[in-house]
Amino acid sequence: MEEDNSKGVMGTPEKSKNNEIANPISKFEDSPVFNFINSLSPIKPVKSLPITQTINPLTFEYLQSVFTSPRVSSLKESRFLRRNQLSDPSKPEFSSNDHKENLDPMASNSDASNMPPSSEECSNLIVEFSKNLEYNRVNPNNPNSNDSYENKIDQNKQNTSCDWDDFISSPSNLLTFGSSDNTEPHKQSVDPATNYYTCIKNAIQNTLMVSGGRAGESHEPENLFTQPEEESEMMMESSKTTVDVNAGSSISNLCENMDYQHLSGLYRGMKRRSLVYNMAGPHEKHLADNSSSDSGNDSSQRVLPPGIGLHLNALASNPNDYNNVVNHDSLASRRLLIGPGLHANFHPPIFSGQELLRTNVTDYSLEREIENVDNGVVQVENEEINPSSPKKKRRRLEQAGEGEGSCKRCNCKKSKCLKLYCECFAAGVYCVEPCACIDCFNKPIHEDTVLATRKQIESRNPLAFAPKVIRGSGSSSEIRDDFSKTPASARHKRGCNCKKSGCLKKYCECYQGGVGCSINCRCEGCKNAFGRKDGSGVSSTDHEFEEDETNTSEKAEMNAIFPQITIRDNLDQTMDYSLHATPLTAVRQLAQPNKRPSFSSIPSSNFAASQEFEKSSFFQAPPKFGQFSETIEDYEMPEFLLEGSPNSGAKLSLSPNGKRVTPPKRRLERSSTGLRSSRKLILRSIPSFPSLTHNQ
DNA sequence: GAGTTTGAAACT
DNA sequence: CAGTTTCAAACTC
Repeated sequence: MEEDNSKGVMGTPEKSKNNEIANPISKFEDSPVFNFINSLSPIKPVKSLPITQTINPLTFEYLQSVFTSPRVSSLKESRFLRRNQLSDPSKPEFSSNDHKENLDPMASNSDASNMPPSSEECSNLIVEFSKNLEYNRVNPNNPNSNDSYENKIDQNKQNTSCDWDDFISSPSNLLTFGSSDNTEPHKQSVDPATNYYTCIKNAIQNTLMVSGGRAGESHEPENLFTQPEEESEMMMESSKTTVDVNAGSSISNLCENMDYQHLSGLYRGMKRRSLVYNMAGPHEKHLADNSSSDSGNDSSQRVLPPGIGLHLNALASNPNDYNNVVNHDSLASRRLLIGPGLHANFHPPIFSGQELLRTNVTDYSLEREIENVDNGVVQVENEEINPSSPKKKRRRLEQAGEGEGSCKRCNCKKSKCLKLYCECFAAGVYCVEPCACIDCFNKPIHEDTVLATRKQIESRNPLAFAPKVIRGSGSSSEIRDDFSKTPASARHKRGCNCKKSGCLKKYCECYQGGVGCSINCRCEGCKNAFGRKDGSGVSSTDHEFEEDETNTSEKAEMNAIFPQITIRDNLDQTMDYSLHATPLTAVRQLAQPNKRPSFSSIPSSNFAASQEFEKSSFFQAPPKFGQFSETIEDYEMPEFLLEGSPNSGAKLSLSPNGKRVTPPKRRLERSSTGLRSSRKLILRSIPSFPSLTHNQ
């Protein structure tokens, strides 16, 4: 099938183009020059970025310290070396249940370019970590826990540590590691590290749980990182460094990703996101690898937080955003790291994803993913509550597919999953096994085709992969003008064009996105429960919206449609407390930096992220989340975006008919503030630390 | 599960 | 840019 398809695809101009590009390269694959170039290429994007997010040596150092164990190095080496070999999804690398949850998704992917550490490796790591932790506990004050650990563990450590050092200290090496691989030069470079981190993280968590076990406790995270003071601190430091510096070093990102993955078992999502990453560029590609390989498993069973993949889409179009993305990613991961509590709700992934999305990309896809995630999450929980309900079952299935970025499923018959009709493609993720698509080209194997198609689509509409729903904080007067009446300040970027559904069904993208219709909508007979085009309906202010919300009947309807809403109610109280407590203004100032540029030029950006964040965070219940979401958004919205970017308003970016958006100009600067704010938010929002063991 | 409806995406 | 067609999700039965 694929071959045939590929041929067919190749026949198209796009594909031909891809081939042309690919073939020439292959000719020179073996060339030393080619290798050299390959090795360099990954770095370039970063340097070129406005905000240089070059790999932060400090971060590496931290990591190094933390992961000096011989195994690490060996693992690292082996991973790098075999990265190419990981393509075989059938490999039983993840046999253990514990890891399985977290890692399986990757394992199952057809591409499997980003295989996580094998179960054996993980086990080993766990053992090591456990030892290490024990050691640290015994010697909490041990200044050189790492060294001690090394000595304790084995003599090989020195060698390994050296390797690790080299690995860490030489970003170039890391990035170029896989350069030899013609097909996936970039991917390899990052994946190993990612895998490694994931493994480590899992190991740590497992160790903690096993040894002490307070997995379910609220303070678990802290303990986790504080107990093994050295390692924990180092990890934290690395995270901090990333955040503070705003440097989106690959390592930092990886770490965060790791956290994210570990906590949420989001690996699948990550894989699926690979598409986005790939699009974005070499770096993305690296990250993407992880995701790409797992398209097979992702699918699945778990509700993955979809978000991440989507974000990346933007990257593709805006390489410059990559850094931003990375940073966000870092934040996200960071958040996870700091506030594992989110895990309980699956939020962690969402946050990560959101952050990624926000970071840059334009993210329709992100948005969608978030939605999906939320939906998925919600559904899962709902299911738990009422597993028997057929409707819920259906929803669950649907949402699972939609929601998770990773779990999004399509049924494309004619589009080959290379058009925006395909939800997976639109979301920036590869199709996975659960998809019922025919002649699907949206797979890692057709990466070139996918990327080329994406480019084509983006050339037509730079924001094609941007989030459709924008959660405006309302900070921007401009935005407010348009959306002041909308609940939660959220709006569909382009607006809908509903004629018959009354904007009361999911046919309506506004409704589907849980946002009210706006002046941008050309809908007829709008009855959007989340806010009518004419301003009637949902309350005008966020606060009102949150407080008042829709009437009971609407609520019931919404709950039926968005099961997560119910949950949200509870969450609002538990999770939102912090936000509510915080004065919006203050929050906004802090948050502004990341707030999605929703409207802004940043193509990629942030709005999607914000939306995702909102939704995902809150399970996407549309209206309700509004406040929370908004708060978050505000919190993160970059000032420059709010202030004045010409394109800052969704409205601005839309063409008269609302269909075309001007390409965003990007300059994302990721202020440390933004990052910090995000982090703060997380900390606050995470009252307790749910057990890491459950994987959702 | 099949068929219909719907509106976005794509095309002209 | 508007109109039409294509497409796949959402929905209904």
